[in-house]
Formats: sequence, C-alpha cells, structure tokens
Amino acid sequence: MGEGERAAESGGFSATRAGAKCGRWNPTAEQVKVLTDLFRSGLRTPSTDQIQMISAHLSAFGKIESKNVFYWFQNHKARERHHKKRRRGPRDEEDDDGDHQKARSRCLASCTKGKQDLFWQRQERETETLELFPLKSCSSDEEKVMSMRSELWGRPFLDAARDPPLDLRLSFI
Amino acid sequence: MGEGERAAESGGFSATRAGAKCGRWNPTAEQVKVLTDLFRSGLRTPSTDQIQMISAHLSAFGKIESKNVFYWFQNHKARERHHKKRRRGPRDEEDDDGDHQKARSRCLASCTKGKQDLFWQRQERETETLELFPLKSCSSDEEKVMSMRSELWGRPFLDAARDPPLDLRLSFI
DNA sequence: GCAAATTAATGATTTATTCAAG
DNA sequence: CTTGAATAAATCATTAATTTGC
Repeated sequence: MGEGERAAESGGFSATRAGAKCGRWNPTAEQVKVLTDLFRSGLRTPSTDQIQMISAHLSAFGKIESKNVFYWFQNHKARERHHKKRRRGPRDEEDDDGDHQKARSRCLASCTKGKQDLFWQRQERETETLELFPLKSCSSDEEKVMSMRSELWGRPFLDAARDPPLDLRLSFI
Repeated sequence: MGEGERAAESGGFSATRAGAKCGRWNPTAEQVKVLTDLFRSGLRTPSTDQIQMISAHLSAFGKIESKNVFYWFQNHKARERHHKKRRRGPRDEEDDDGDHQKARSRCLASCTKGKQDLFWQRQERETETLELFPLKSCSSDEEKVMSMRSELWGRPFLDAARDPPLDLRLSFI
C-alpha cells in the first residue's frame, strides 16, 4: 500500500479529521506502522497501561483514542487468521496457518482464600527481549477495574420497558 | 437442608461478605433480585449510563462495580438459552421458558458525519411503560469512550517482547 | 456435627461473528 | 472491498452448594 494514501504527512492535519466528530477512526500511516510493528513484535493483547501509552504516543500523529488501539489489536489478531483462508478469493486456497498459538497461560496464582497476593508465577523466562514499556502500575486493581468495556457502548436507548408488571423504578428513582 | 435456597431471606444479610477482598463479586439477594427484575422487564444490554446507574443504586445493598452489572447481563442473557438444553440434572426438567426474545433493534441513528447529535430514532412507541431511569447524560461520547474494556485487564505481564528485530520502544520511551 | 473433597453455578476473559462506514 | 466497531458465543476460573467420611 502506498504511504501517502491516507497519511496526512507533516504539515496537514488531515486524517482523522480534526473537525469531524462522529465517524470512525482513520489511522494514519505512521499509526498503522507503529501498531503493525508492535503486533509483529508479538504484542497481541496489550494491557490497559499499554493501550493508554500507545494511544498517547500515537496521538502525536493524529487523533486517536484508547479504544481504537484496543480494537485495532483485536481485529488485527482475529483477521490474521481469517485473512488467509477467507480471502474471498475463489482460487486462493493455500491457507498455511500453522500457528495455533492458543497460549493458554493459566499459571496464575492460586489466591486460594488467604489474601490477594496474586503472584503471577508465570514462566520466569527472559521475556524482556524487547521491553515495550516499563509497565508501571500493577498494584490495586480494584477500583481500577471499573470502567471496562461498557464504556464503549454509546447505547442510548434502553431495551427495558417491556413488561409492566414490574415497577422497580421505585427502587431507583 | 435445601429449604433456604441460596438467598439469605429476611433477617440475615449474607453475600458479599464485607471482609472478603479479592475474589469475584458475589451478588446479594437483593441485587440479584433487582437485576433479575430488570432482565425480566426486557433489559438485555444496558448502556453505559444505565450500568453506572444500576451499579450505583445497587451499591446500597453491598459492594458492586459497573463491570459486575455488565457481566451479569451478558451472562444472564447468554445463559438463558443454554440453560434449557444443557441441564445435567438427574430429573429436574421443568425449566420452561419459551421466550425467544431475539429482538434485534438495530435502528441506531445514522450519525452520518455532521455532528454527534446522535438521535436515536428508535421506534417512537410508548416505551415508557416502565421507565427505568431518566437517562441523563448522552452527550459527548468522545473522551468518555476511552476506558472501555481494556480497563478490565489486570494483565501485569505483557505478551510483547517476542521478536527482537524491532526497536520501536524508541518511539515510546 | 463438622471438615475435606466433589460438583454445580456463575462471575470474568477471550475469541469469533457480524455490522456498517469509508 | 477494506476495516473499524459492536455484539454474541465459547471458554476459563472461582465461589457456593452439596456430598461424603470421620
């Protein structure tokens, strides 16, 4: 793909329109580049801090949000496999996806019932071949974990209001 | 030894032991009650505001987070179907629910590109049969939508660091 | 009667499928 | 057609019920 296709290049703030509001994110060439590199480096599911950092840094190239990074990795990973077999090509039948990296690291701590020690005794290999980030905070994950995916929904309408027999609104309002 | 079901019934406030720390959320009987009622009322996928409000109100009965509400609806909805066929019980086969409320309302606004007016021109029926909440904020969903599901990850270890050929860390650190 | 072991529920994650904008 | 965005399905992991042995 061309480089200057959707890229705004320096000088112009095109891409991800600065004025437009509701549209979907349109990544810049640089952004895609970085993301792709990160992906090729092995990053599959970045943590919250990672995402925050990535989007923060990528914001230098244009407007971007955390969710964009999140979705990007989601889609890229999922499509990596689908792209090989479902290339909508009638004659493209060579799907050599021999990588079934299920990687189910369930070596998490027991956290039986004593406390929240939560020691991740994962393989203590030398995984620091390419330290992406220092990964600072990893302490209290109690209040931190409250936003979650629901934030993604911009769902305004509510499906409720179906059965009249109930009147729980009293409990709320 | 099976009379008290699982609910603490009146008199005793069990569930969500105030002492427990890390572990998964354990809903109170009241919380479950409300959630179930909401679900039975037709609520399937509450919006962010809804979730926030629900959890806020349910917090009166015990510790609860937004994600809990979110997950609860997710699971409850998904299990409603699976519960009917896969009931490994010895002889308890009386779970008849015949409601297949698929109801896929995809009439979201266009949000073409002008602004973020976001008008939900859903069926303008009398859906206020059971107003759950006034549904206050529904404005800027730009910055608001940045936490998302990634917040859920308490992932300490990073999957990155796999291929050394790259050194994008320079771009970040 | 209680406690360890087992089973069933269900809360929490991850993955796959689908929808629609560009 | 590409791809960001959203939802549903499948899966994993932990807690509560239940069972069993003492």
